Amino acid sequence: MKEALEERFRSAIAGLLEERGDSGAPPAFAIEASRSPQYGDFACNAALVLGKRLGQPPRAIAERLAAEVRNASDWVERVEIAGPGFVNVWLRDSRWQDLLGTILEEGQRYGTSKVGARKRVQVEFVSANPTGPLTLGHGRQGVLGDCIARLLDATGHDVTREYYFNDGGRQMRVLGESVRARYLEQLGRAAAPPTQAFAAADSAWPVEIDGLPVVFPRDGYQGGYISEIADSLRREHGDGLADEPGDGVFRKTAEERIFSEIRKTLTELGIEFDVYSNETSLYEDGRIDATLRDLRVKGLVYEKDGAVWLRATDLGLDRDRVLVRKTGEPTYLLPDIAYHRQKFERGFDTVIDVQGADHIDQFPFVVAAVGALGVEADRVELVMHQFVTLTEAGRQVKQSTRRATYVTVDELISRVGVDVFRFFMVQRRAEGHLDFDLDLATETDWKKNPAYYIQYAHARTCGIERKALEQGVSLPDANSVGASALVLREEIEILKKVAEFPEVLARAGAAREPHHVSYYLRDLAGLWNPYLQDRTHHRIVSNEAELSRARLGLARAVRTVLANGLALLGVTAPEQM
RNA sequence: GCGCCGGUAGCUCAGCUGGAUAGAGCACCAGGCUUCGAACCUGGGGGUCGGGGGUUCGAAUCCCUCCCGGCGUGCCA
Repeated sequence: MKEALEERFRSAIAGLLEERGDSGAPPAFAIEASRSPQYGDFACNAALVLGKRLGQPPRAIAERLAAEVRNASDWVERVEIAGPGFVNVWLRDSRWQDLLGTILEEGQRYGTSKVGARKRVQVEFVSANPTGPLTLGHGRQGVLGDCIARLLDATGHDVTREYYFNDGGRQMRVLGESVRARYLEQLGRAAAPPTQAFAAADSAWPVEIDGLPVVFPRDGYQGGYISEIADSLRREHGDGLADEPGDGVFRKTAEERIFSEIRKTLTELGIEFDVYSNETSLYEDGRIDATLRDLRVKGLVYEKDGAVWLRATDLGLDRDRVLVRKTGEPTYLLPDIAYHRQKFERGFDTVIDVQGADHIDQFPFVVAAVGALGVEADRVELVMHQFVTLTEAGRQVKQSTRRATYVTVDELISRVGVDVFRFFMVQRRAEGHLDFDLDLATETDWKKNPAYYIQYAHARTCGIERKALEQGVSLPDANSVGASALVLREEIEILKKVAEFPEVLARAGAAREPHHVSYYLRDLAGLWNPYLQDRTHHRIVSNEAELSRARLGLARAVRTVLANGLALLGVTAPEQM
């Protein structure tokens, strides 16, 4: 729709430039869906952009352009000049009506495109280490990453969803120690540290209480799930594990149990990964050593204070970073570099890291390092998201990882359901904070819950189709729909809206911003629900057979777009509610 | 201190590759259903787009500066 118009303007502009002997590149201009019907279907700002270059008043230029566009009278209805020099274009209704057949024909495919050119894209997200249940931040990241992946899929990319976790480091060891401590406490061989000892990092930490040693690590995991794992180990093995190290069976069991819980949560959320990868495998196949060696060859590595450093300042960063601690154990940075390098060895054209704001500092170091090792750094993208706060009864609910008083994804899902959870999580753009309004999400008067507005528009449309079938009216197909009966202004407006869908997906995918999809769907439902509401003017199934067919076709088109859009958000499109 | 992200209606937020009277949901006010198309609809009030400067024919959008909030600035991840 827009492309043809754009072409028209382009050639008109070329003509004007040529006239003046201007052989420079044509300027960038915009054709946008007009914000108001009084400005037509599309508005073009080319005349304003050209004003200075041609040394003529924009409105005069607009006249010339308008004349040119008017020539396409088989599909252009009217062209006007308005304001400082906008060219507003009205298309003939048939231009919009013709779209209906296309949508009915394409069905589930409508909206998808090939702009991705089958480029291989990896989306890495969640990547939470299995030290505890997924928190709201992970939940947001999961939904965000998943929606980006769905969007890239729909726009013709070859997508791999990947979850990477650090299973080799200190964190997992502390996890094992935490479980071991709880195990020994349950056997009466150790004392639990008092809760207030956790309050601050510098508060007193007892070595023993009542003659029993305190073995719980200072930075251990305090959640109740740790005790549960310890409890089940105790039931299976009695006191037989008392002399086991924390890094062995305790760690392994905890990792397995927690990871399996995480996967369960993700599955429940409708998130499936193609690849799970971990740090250990990078050690095993020698990639960690190789990466360090190659960095060293590049002269980017030096020793200081017994540790091995990355000379990041040579790569334009503000400080150097430790790659290998003086204990001989790498920091997370080195495996991260090795991992990102491996991504490109695996043949991805583009790699997208979805990360929380707390990891943002890490990213430039990884990009700089893999860049130094020969990877074109602009092929690594970062999608950063801020954290999630929870508001209930008008107040913010305090979240503390340290005290394990955070709300988990599981808990929230059980309160609001997967659809509402996903919808709320993907409704905001990633860079901003996300306030999850529990009052709205669990609104007792759930008519107010914005997540349902779009679903309801879909459900009631299905209801109309059911009713038509009950009455013996068959649903039209692309050939029989007869869209020219759709002549009302509001019907054309709806057609224009569904026409935007492919563009919305392409733009949202390119920008890695799925929230545009939810706003678009809200807009569409915001045209459709009122249309359906007015049964006197817009009765879908009436005794006028031709009009009924056309309107049922319109209903099917809207239903298709709503369903396709909701699918991209991972939200169900119910046939009844 | 420095870096990144935010500051738009009472609240939560879209709009930010510059465009014409700044939008939505919730809340509030006034209306519409014997739920077979009301989980909806109609109308209304509500704004120094954090402040100030600049670039531009035109700025919520770009630049500078200041203020406020979050995150980071680890030999934690």
